[in-house]
Amino acid sequence: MAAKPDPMLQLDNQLCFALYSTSLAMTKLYKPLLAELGLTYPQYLTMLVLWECDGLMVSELGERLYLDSGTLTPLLKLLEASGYISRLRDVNDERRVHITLTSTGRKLKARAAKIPGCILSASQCALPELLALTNQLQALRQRLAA
Amino acid sequence: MAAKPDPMLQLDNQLCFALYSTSLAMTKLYKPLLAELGLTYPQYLTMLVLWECDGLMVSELGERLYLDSGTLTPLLKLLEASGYISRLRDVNDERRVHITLTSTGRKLKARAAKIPGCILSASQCALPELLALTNQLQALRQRLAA
DNA sequence: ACTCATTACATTGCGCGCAATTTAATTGCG
DNA sequence: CGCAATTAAATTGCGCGCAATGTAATGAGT
Repeated sequence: MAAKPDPMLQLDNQLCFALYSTSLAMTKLYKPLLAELGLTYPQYLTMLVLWECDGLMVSELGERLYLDSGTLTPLLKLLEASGYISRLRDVNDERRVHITLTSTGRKLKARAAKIPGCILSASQCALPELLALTNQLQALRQRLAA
Repeated sequence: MAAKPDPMLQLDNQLCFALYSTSLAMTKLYKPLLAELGLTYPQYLTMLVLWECDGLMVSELGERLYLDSGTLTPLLKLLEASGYISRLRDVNDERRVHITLTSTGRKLKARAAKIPGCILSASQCALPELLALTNQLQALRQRLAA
């Protein structure tokens, strides 16, 4: 019986694997840089949101990051334990939890400012190409979520 | 003190987040399709490799998938428990473990054949655009790993 | 006001990813 | 041969992601 190559099922023809493996490679690039800040990669993404918009509820953070409370609750507790955020119940609605940067958390932004440059140079990638790829991926994400 | 937007640290300008969130969205698309086959997403990727090339060692699988034994060993044990693969020590070198498809595992390929088409239609994406994106991501992965 | 549904978050359980370490087999070298 | 160095998997520990469930607070309808 001859082997059937079936190109549709070949690993290197899968967009999903290209996404998956490239995303993991990217995470590995960030890891040593983020370790200096005492952050994991998902924690860093969370801090990016909070540096843009402080005081969001857990659910609003989840909408920005496409993550649910099952992921965020323990992650936010670790960020709280690291001293970067506070978790405060809403006074008017005790179900809600607002995530607020501590002063340490706000100061961390300055130390994180060098990271994008480090990644850019490590990726050995032209900036316009990189922006185009980012936009293509965002468009794809939009379609996948629909 | 005025807010400093700092576009380099904005979430939606990060290629890393576009990769991360799109990859997770892709995984969610596969999940119900793979559930019918009794596979998780990383298990499916592993089966893709084995359908291309049966009998690889754990380390060779790891090179193809960019994963290490810490990830693969438990994953392969689950695939074995599902009846799709066998894990056999090399006769000449007892350190090595060869991963071999069972007949059930080989038959699964036919059932998986419809998945790429399902994903393609769900992604609402033109095929050439999709192939181009796959190639761009593979090139980026290459540079990130260097 | 009382009940039921809804909402927001927390918890549990499982399967990754991966760093670090361990175990066992093989190789290399005197 | 003897023994250290190397190699291949396995193990351990931790932090996600996410489905499913739980819990407590709020809202809606009567």
